[in-house]
Amino acid sequence: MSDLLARLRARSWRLTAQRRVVAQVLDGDHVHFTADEIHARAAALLPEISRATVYNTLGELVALGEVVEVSTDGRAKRYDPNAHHAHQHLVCESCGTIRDVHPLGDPLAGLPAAERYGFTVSGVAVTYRGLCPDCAAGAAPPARTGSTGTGSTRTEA
Amino acid sequence: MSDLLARLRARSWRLTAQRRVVAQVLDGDHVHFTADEIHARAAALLPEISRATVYNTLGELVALGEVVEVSTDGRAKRYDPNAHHAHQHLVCESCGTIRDVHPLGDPLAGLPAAERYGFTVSGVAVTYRGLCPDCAAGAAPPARTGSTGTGSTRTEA
DNA sequence: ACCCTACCTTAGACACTGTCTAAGTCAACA
DNA sequence: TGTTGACTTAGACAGTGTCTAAGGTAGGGT
Ligand SMILES: [Mn+2]
Ligand SMILES: [Mn+2]
Ligand SMILES: [Zn+2]
Ligand SMILES: [Zn+2]
Repeated sequence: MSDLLARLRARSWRLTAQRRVVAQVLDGDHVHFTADEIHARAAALLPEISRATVYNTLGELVALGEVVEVSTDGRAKRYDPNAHHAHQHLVCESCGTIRDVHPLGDPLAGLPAAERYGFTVSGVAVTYRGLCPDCAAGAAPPARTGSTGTGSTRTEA
Repeated sequence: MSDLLARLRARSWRLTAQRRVVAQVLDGDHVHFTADEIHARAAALLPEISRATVYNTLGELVALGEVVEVSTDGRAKRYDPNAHHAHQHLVCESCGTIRDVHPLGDPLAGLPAAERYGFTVSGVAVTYRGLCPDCAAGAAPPARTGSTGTGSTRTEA
């Protein structure tokens, strides 16, 4: 991920302070932030960044294949910088925690030709649902933050 | 599905005209309407039914297990009366058409214990994406109606 | 170093989806 | 038929995402 800016430069992206902080917030592979969470974190680094720019930048990163959109519920989409390693998601129904998981085999293989109805099938999203250990233990559901703890929590010097 | 009202009566539901028309709109197993589509169709039968009542009724049907919510994209949820036969969905990326599909085997089986991180996994949703035959043939993407054509299109006498 | 200008950013309005509330209505039962 | 608690309603409200018009700026050209 740290060479994201290099890849973007190679695609002749105009490098602005706003795009830099959005990329910085998305640094780390195991985060699944909403657009507003990204906006809040970006604004901590660059106070006047606007919501529209965050949405614009995220949309461009998705179009470039650097970030994938994840819709686990009917709520806000989450933006996943772990786009270069196909994976699926395991979601806690209680607190919303999201974990990256890697099912065995090709998830597309389970759909026989007779069940494709002439579609050209190009992808599949698998969302496992359940209770995380904390919630199963009766812990009060912590705020649904979207982080999964493995993201690079860069402590300012 | 036609005995839905009977099942609801058995659960001591108060049987109102509004609930009847919502159930009537959901009659047929292969529809995936949004709440607003259901509201529009219900209003054709009972003009003054309110949006709030449609949402209330759908929420109750979901809680009773008679209808399942389907979130295929970041847009409006779809309400699926085919709740008594587990299935997954195949979505056209261009026109939004949704088909019920039945993958081989248990979709939960693909997630090994080592990939469950202590979660109690209780369910899984699989959404296959691709292009339907019409869109692949270059047809102008028809309006994203949510119907899949197999629903009982009851022609009024 | 300075200009240009096409591209980027901004604030805020707007659209869509869903929830909530207070007041009125009515299905079911006695 | 009368009573009553459950149901329905209109509209306000909240969360999420898109769009526009006006202003700003990165980066190439000079
Ligand atoms: Mn992920
Ligand atoms: Mn279905
Ligand atoms: Zn949890
Ligand atoms: Zn299509």
